[in-house]
Amino acid sequence: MTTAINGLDVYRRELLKGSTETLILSLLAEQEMYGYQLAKEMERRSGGYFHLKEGTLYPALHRLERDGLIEGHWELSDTGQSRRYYHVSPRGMDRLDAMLAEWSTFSDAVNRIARPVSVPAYVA
Amino acid sequence: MTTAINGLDVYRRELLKGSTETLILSLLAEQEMYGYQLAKEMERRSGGYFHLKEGTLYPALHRLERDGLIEGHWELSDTGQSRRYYHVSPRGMDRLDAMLAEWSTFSDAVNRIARPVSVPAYVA
DNA sequence: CGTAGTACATAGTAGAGCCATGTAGCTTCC
DNA sequence: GGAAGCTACATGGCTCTACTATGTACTACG
Repeated sequence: MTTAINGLDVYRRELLKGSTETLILSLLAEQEMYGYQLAKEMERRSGGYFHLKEGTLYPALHRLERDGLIEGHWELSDTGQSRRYYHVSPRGMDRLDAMLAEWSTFSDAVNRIARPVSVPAYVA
Repeated sequence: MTTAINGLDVYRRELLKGSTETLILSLLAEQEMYGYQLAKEMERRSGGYFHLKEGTLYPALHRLERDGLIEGHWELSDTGQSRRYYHVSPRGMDRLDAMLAEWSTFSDAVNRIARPVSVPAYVA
């Protein structure tokens, strides 16, 4: 009921699948952050395009930590709220590099198909 | 057990989610095709990167037809094999345009986060 | 003291792509 | 001429991810 076109929002959600962890790793690679902060930063940096929900964000962080790609530790803010700060592990950095390379390849492959190619088979 | 890195193949699979229908629509928008041909063409055009499995391709075609984005009709090849040719409907063309725009926006948003931004908030 | 914002967590659902398998016709090769 | 392999389409069951909805708990504002 949100969109008149219907299906486009589904499309967008599906697009996000698989990219979420790369985006999270990318931001955490720049600086240590806690979940809520990361969500806000993601939204700000994407101009409001990405709006991670809790049901997406926290499970994703748990997965990444479980897999040893990020490491978290609790800190108590001056207001008394507990925050879990995450930073990217060395292994996570390697994975991030691989994921960025994969994203690049994927993106190129899509553009090679999804747009009318005006140049021959191989691109400069 | 296929990759030493493990997880990257998952990443790739998830990346594909949401893009498959755009890719299919794009190819069909250029010329009428049947399923098997489309799979081969997709693989060829992407330099072997995209390799649609039957379990992905045919359900996707059924969905697209069910939603009225493509239309199919049976043809009998000279060898006697039945082939279902699909072409993009007007409604499908509209949707394709919207999807390509969405892909572009999404791609830009990812690049704004996933790479160290050397330029200010707004890009030229 | 109720509402809103911060901050984290999880159970349940829907959807996409995958694997495996099945059907059927045709070609190739021994 | 029979087995193997390619073409061509189809489907049931599985896994994974993102979302919705809900819950907890603390702080700040009026």
